Amino acid sequence: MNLNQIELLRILQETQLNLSKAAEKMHIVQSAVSRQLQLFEEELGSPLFERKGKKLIGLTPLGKNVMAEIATINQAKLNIQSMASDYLDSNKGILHVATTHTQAKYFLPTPIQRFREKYPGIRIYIVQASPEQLIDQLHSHTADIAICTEKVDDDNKLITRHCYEWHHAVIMPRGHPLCTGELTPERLTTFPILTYSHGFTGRSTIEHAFQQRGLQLDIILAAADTDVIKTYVHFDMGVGIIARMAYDSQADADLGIRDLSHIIPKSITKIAYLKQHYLPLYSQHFIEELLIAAKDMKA
Amino acid sequence: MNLNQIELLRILQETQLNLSKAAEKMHIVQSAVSRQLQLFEEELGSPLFERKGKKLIGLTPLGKNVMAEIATINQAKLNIQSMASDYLDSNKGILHVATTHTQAKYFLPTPIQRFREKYPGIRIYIVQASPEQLIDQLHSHTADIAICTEKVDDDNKLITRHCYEWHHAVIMPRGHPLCTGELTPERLTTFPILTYSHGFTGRSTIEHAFQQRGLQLDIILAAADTDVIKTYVHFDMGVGIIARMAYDSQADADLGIRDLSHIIPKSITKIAYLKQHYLPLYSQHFIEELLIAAKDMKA
DNA sequence: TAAGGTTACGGCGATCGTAACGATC
DNA sequence: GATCGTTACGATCGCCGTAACCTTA
Repeated sequence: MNLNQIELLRILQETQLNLSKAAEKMHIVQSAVSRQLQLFEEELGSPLFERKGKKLIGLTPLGKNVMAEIATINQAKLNIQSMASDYLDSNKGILHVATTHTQAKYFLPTPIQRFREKYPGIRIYIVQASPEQLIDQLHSHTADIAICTEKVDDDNKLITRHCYEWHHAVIMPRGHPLCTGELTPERLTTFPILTYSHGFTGRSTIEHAFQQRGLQLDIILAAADTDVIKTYVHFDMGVGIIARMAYDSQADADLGIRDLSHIIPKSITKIAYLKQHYLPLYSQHFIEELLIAAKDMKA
Repeated sequence: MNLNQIELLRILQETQLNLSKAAEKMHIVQSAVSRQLQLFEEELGSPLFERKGKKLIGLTPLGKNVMAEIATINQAKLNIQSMASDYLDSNKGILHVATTHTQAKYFLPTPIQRFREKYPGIRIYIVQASPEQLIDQLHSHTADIAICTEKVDDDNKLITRHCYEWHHAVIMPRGHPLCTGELTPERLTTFPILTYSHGFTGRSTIEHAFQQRGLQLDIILAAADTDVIKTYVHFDMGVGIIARMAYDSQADADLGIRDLSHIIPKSITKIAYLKQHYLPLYSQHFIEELLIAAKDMKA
């Protein structure tokens, strides 16, 4: 058993058990990986893969168990390398942040700018995705840190940290009936609603708030980001329920906004990362920066 | 980085950072390990060890962090090997059980005998030690499974399973005043007491029971095992507080026994093993056997 | 017949062993 | 001077690459 074989198994999973592609990824010829796999299975004494002819078509029960350990080893290997890099120069590195549109546009700009000033040597990649995808990306090491509001509490392989709290608000064209008068849950149900897609930016909290009252919103458009919602509110297709911080009093001057904190409970945006994943110092500082920005927002 | 280097670091810890001894354990010459360590540190870019001259005298901060990952990798490697062995022949293997005197003598014989009948190919090693040592042995992989009553709940790297409950009892020579009359905590404090050492066989439970009542036992002898206690009870040095199941009505016919369940709360004997440690099938069956024996005892 | 996998063999490099050389107690 | 670690160099063994072959969609 050696680390190259471990790496091979890991890559085989990434390549849908295709030896040729795995060889390519490892920058060696296909025959080499074929042999290494044979040697490894021979050493263990049992096959790790189900085969159809010569093709690998799945994992044996043993293979599945082994793969879990492989993942552990790989993580530990990466951690060692990260730790060592930290000691060499904690001002160089790459930070992969996965987040949703709302966070990327309305929360991250400030802390990221401040972080970049302090750590000019760190390259930051921001990947925008849905909350489910964010979590997948953490697991597949495509992202180091995820920032979002939904889902992350369910996964016990993640560490989540409370970042900031916020409320939803309703936006409507200037002069819209909802601009004035009492703002009740019941009244909201009488308008066509434009809001976030399932799994985005507190959508579940919105649903829950109305369900509990036995009410149902007439959601005629569900979008992954606020800009789309605003666009259709402009067209007077209905009223938009969005995150309060996504309203820009200057850019959105032609839209009215009213707070919904008395109707929809607060949402909590969290920072998440893999429990087993060693975060380089600069990543830890990045998180600090996020928390500072969250505090500032509150004040 | 490769697994031999990982293994080397692991063994260096076992040998108090002695390269020569590490080389011996790895069955290679000393110069080889010296070079491998250099290569590894070179690859990481920073030293892992504090040196005094050429001798290794301790770990650098980086080294400490790395060692934790090394342990993870090593565990995963062992797990893979265990899993593979299971598929080859789950009737061959070695089982290291660490336990205290009381369990080894009064609880384990039956389940072990039954286990041996079912799995004649498994060699069982029983190591007797103090509860603290048991836990150390789990961590150092000297033992696979520990069976004891104390301490194991504090360590969150362990999985503990409830095995059986039991009570303490008091033993005294036939004709001793305590053989008759009411058995109260207060009365017990009037006799010299012989019982277990700190950390053994529910000693903490005994202490606690009397402390809570504002009483203090006059413990004139503390032993790690029941036999020593019995011996001195024979000499009429005092009364013995022992685990109920350690009294053998035949062998101990010249000793009286009275139950203390109304005075000292029940103790719980547990089975413990490392959370990260894959237990071979036969080990899992061994645990089953223990649980069956525990149930039988109850009935 | 193209794509995926295996087998055979030669070459190269990583790692070992021998051995001679510090350094520290 | 005994123990522990480093350095130099030749030898070996493991792993890769080439290339021919096998199998299945």
